[in-house]
Amino acid sequence: MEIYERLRNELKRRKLRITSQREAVLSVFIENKGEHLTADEVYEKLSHKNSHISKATIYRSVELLKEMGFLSKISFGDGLERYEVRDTHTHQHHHLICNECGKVYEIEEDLLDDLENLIEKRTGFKIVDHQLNFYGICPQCQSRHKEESEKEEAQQVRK
Amino acid sequence: MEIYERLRNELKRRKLRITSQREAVLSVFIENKGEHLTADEVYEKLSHKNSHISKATIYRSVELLKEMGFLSKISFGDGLERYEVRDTHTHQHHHLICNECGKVYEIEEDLLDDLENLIEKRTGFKIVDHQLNFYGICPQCQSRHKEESEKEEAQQVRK
DNA sequence: AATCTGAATGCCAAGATTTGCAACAATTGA
DNA sequence: TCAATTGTTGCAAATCTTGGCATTCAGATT
Repeated sequence: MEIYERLRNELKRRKLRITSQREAVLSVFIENKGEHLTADEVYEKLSHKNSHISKATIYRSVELLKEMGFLSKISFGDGLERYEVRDTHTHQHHHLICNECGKVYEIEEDLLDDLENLIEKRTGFKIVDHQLNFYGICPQCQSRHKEESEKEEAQQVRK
Repeated sequence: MEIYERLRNELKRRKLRITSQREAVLSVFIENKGEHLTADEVYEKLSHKNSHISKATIYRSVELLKEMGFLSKISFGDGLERYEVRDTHTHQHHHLICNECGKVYEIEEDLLDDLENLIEKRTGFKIVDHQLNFYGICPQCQSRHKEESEKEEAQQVRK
């Protein structure tokens, strides 16, 4: 089923309203698959399309789209909240964030189903979503570090 | 080793400075183990101890303490960023958040070591931390839902 | 098609968090 | 111990996000 149709159905199911704003916000994510967009970036992209929606509405729409399962919220620790489309047909994926340079990598494996089931059984929760971030140092930054400490050692010797 | 001593050592190692503010911020978390504190809560608790530290410094300190491994940052999706002490001797734990009532449960198991190792091998990242949140509906809210839909059905019949 | 109801939007203000910069203070080395 | 160096703090301004409220508009009803 087409995604906008799914949106309309889901809104009806929840007795919420189908508005041009909500469709416009979703369209930005559809047209920028794979990107992790902030509210402000959504606002900018909509402005370029001559579609003026207030920031408050964007914040409310992305949050709603998240609750309805169309988007995932991701915080990379850079002080900005980001969202991305959540493709229900593929696995959930995780994020791998470099503490040094801030680059974000995607990990396709999910592998959390067993853990999720275990937790549902034990706690009685009905789990509908999860978010997993790994933080570390990427290969590039690791080798940069290595170079720097080699330089430093060289200086120590010169002294 | 005592935690404040570890803090001082770690600061020295990074050629950063040992300041009363940094120790004070850490102390709040030590004295409130198990709580998920916001920057503002830290500020309030310090004020009660007649220790005035500017909000900006608190934000900077918790972020630094996180980078040094003393705290973990956790976002429960309520619009506030929270931190908690990270006990290096116990396992990392995860959070289980109810989408309805917002209550937060802790899950003691970590069980992510295998996944972490797999990802390190495949990507070359050196992983130092992770954060895993599960979102769902807690048992209480589930039964509340059930009651409500039963009531609704009863009304339908009356009609 | 006209009317009605309440949800959604936009605007503005408030709250949360980050950033720039001058003043201050912890280290280092003399 | 003192001066020099440079990281840190506090303040205020900037930015990001949320919330209140009047107005507008989607969808139901007639």
